[in-house]
Amino acid sequence: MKKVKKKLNNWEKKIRDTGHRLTAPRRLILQKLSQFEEPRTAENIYLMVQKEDNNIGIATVYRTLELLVKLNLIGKINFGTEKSFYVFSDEETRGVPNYLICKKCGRVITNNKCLNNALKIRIIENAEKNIFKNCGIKIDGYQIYFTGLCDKCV
Amino acid sequence: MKKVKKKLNNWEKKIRDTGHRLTAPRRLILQKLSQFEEPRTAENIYLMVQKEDNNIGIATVYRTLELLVKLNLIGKINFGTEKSFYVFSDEETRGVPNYLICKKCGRVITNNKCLNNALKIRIIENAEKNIFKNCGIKIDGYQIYFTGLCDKCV
DNA sequence: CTGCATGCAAACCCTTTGCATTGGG
DNA sequence: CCCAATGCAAAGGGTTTGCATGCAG
Repeated sequence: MKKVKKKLNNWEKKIRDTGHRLTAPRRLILQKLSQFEEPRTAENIYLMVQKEDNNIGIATVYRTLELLVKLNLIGKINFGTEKSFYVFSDEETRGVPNYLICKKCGRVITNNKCLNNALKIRIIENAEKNIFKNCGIKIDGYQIYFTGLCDKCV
Repeated sequence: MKKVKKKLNNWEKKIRDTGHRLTAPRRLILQKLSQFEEPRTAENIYLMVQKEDNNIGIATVYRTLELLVKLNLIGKINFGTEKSFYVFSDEETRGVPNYLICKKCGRVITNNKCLNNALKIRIIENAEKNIFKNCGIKIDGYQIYFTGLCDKCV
């Protein structure tokens, strides 16, 4: 995919431009993250990069993910009491991803067609307007997720 | 407040009706929870009940909160990587609470006027329709929260 | 060369669990 | 009376941190 490669180049540029070093573990983690649209846990990523270079420690994975979140290159999400999930940051879905968490099996399903775009825009506009009016607060994004039963657990 | 007292009675009834015992720690935790509209952490609750009866252990707090969530008497929410929050279950806000999490200080602000009711209804309807159409999944609720800077951190 | 990034292991923090004891119905 | 609920302390699981070493720029 040309698109993914271009994004990887942008990522690498951003890392350098913000004064961080482009190391082998960081490259590998970026590459793995770019392969998935669904959110992944730190452990998912760790196991994947381990296969390619079994010298990489889980601490590096956490530190890299934290850095990428800070640079807004990936998103971090929490559902329920479980571990955190990290997701490829794509312009289309960034800031307004739609997830469904199955209450029974804990599976996280990404489905960006759950809400139509007009509604997504109205949500943020409505919230912005009202938050400003009511409490003088500056919002910069939101998360929405649905709970229920997935097709395997219904 | 008469309303709160009535709610407490309903809670106590529900606990008994579902075959659970109405113990002193449970009464105390229920009472404390009823005093706040904003979400509280397990530790918040623990410190409050400790003041009244320093014999109560934190394990009991967690076990009681878990029970109350299971009985749908309170809601459990997770923002970012932080600890879980528990909130008084009020008909008006239940299922569609609006929160803002300050990215700088981590404060959680409850503001149920962020989204107007018509929009809240459209969100769930839109999601239900599309989720059914696209993946045959049964949803029963959703969580939405906004991120940004609170008035003290702007 | 310089000091940021890494790997390892230990520490941390929130939450859960095992077990003997207590007290609600 | 009996068994659910408690308190205590220890274990658990994900994440973070301290420190000596390694490597990008």
